[in-house]
Amino acid sequence: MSKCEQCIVKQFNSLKSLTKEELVRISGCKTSKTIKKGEVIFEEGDIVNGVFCIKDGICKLSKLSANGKDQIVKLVVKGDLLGQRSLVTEETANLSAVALNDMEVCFIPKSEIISDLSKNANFSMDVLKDMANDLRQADDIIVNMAQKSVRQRLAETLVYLYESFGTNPDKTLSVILSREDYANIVGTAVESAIRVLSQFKKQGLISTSGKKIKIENLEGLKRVE
Amino acid sequence: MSKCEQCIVKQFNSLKSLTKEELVRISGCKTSKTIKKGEVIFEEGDIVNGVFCIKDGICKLSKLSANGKDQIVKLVVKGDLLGQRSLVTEETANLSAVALNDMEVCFIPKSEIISDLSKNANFSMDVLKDMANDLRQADDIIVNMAQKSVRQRLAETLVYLYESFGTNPDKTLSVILSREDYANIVGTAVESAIRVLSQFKKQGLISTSGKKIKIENLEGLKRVE
DNA sequence: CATAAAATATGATATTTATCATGTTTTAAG
DNA sequence: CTTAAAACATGATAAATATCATATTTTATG
Repeated sequence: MSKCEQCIVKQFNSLKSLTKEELVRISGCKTSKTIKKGEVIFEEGDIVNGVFCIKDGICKLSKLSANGKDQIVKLVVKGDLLGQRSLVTEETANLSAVALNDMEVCFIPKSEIISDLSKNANFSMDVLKDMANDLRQADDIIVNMAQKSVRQRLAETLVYLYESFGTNPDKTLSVILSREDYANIVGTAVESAIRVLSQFKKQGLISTSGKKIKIENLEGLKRVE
Repeated sequence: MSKCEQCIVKQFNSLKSLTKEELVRISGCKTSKTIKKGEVIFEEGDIVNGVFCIKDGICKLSKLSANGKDQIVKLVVKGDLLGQRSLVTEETANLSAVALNDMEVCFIPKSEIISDLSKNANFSMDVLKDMANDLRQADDIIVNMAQKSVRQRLAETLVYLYESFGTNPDKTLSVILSREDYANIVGTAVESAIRVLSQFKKQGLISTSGKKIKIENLEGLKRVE
């Protein structure tokens, strides 16, 4: 099993502030897991009891609403820590996490890492910063949901995926989502999401082939009203 | 000037975890302020550089969207700490804070309290918990915005105001908001908010007299579809 | 590779919400 | 108390989005 001390992934999240000794101890109690596309990592109401360090892959954090639709709140990717809230609260998970492609993750039990949160001020400050950042992002999404059209939100989602997660060699978005996922990010009906994507195609803003989407006119997308 | 050590308001927020000595020091550098209804506490883009402890009153945290509408993201009330994010990030404020009625607040400079965040683990854990809680709430609002109708969101807002902030002796909601504020919480046009409130009146769910709103049928409001 | 199931696509229509217009009521200032 | 401004209210209409129906394409699986 690989060691946390040597893992480069940790550079991208709060674990980077743990000391050598702390990392060695955590390395000894972590479990590595492979998670297949579509698999549930945890669900709303689950007791999570630890954090997942994402070594590879992407998952969605979503919440089921009363009308049966899943609202995607955040995408969590390689390098991120998943389930930081569980370290801090005694509550059950508020969101579900589902793999969008095959993933490699390490699970660190809460019992092992919780003490570092109070002993290592750098680490707790990092977690605080991360949470503050998530909070700002969430506030921004609230504003977008409330004030922007489906067209705008979908255009912004495509821009976000392009700028945050990049493209494959063939220039298509490296994050591959179903039309339903797009609808669940934007907060609209699947048919509406499909319709808007079709419009974008007709306008030459994107091109598609199956689930693959290529951004053809980034500036145009940014200007969508 | 009153002293933090003896202030009961701090019991309701993270400041309760500061030691006697820390409180005495902070008491010496805080500034008490009276803020009039409608006054701006800070604006998007401002450098906040400290936290406000709300001794009395209510304010709204909102963000201006591109179309010129203000989206209210959160209400901050007596007992809460305002501006916790500023302690953690170097960024400027992401939201504006505006008093909804006359307020009494104490301002604690970041420079004085930041060191406590790394020295006092109880305090930083409290701030973390608070932030985790804000994050959960924000995620829930995203889901509501995306999946619920204006009617439902407005009904839920009324229930929230009733259950979180209570009523005056005459049974009207103690938080008094303009129709525009309601629209800006729900994320709809002012006319739409007014129309829905009128419907609720006709259905006997609420009654109004000017800005005062009385919940007449709480269960009915909770069942609004 | 055949076939069923799932995902994508598009039209027709209904519903929700926004916008514009205009009148009424409430509030604040002198 | 008067008066102007702001807030509230409501109708008419337009625009955005959801829903339902149905066809086509893609994907998964034996």
